[in-house]
Amino acid sequence: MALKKRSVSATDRILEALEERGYRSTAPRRALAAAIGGQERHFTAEGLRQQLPPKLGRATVYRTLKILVEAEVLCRVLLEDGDLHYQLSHRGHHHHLLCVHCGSSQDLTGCDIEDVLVNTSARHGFELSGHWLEVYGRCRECAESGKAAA
Amino acid sequence: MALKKRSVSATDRILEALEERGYRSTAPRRALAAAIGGQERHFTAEGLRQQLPPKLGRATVYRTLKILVEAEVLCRVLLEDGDLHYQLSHRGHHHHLLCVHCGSSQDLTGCDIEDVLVNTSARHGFELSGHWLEVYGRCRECAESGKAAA
DNA sequence: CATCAATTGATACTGCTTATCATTTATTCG
DNA sequence: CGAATAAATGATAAGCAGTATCAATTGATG
Repeated sequence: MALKKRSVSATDRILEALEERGYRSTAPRRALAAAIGGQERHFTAEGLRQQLPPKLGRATVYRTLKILVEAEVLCRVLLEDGDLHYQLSHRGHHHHLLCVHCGSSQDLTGCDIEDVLVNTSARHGFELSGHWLEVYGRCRECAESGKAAA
Repeated sequence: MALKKRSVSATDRILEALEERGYRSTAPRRALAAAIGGQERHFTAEGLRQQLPPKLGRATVYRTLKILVEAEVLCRVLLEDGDLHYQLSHRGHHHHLLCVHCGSSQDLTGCDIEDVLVNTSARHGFELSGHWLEVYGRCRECAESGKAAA
């Protein structure tokens, strides 16, 4: 099912990122890291919270997610309906191909979009500083198996 | 300051769009149309509401905005900080060059981004159905005048 | 002008996120 | 190993954008 293999577990990567930045190693954070590491898809803050002991406070979930986004371990994913999700990030700037059918996502790298943007912007006298792009559609599996389905 | 000239006032375009779609002409909607027509930049629902008589209910503002987005008279604009704004739309699919300095926005049309997206997606076996793109930076004026400024 | 459906707006509510702050916990140091 | 202390936590409340409800109002129509 297109699971990605990782030499270092995502959980460990998260814990390392926290340590690197001087955050303490606490039980809630370890639980969070393990839960996030176990996600196969993008997830919401509340969804994640439901997979954790109820004792673990809402605030802690949001605080930790924010830290991890800043640390570039997670990235935000904006769904078509406006829902904000999170997912493990591969370092550096990239975009997502989000399957609206199965919810999987692929990274969009090594594409020429950046170049096109720079050029087009320049034509408008625009000094580009950043951009946000999400692409919605169907992944190969869903496109093939779903010819009949909606 | 890069104001756009329009043969038909935006306010009228809005009212026409409503009429075309069978919506009644009501005082609140006329007030909304006038207020929106007077916006020089993208605006938020709440910001708009503050420019209108307090009597005009929150719900009416949101309802009308929703109608106008569906009618393609307005389009949604996602700011860098995640704030959702609205602005007068030119018909058809397009993207925005948003100036993070002065808040102006230019439409990005006639560019090759769609093609690049289709091609890149195809290379991933991805069947594209839609996308969302916002570009942030500085418009020509701000880039030139702001060499010194932050 | 009477009728009737569309519209409105006050209110309450939802969902997501952040602020507050007393309590708990991890680290540091003697 | 215990304090000391600063960070972190979590219960709670609050904030904010947007939506639902529904009685009262209003526009269109004849």
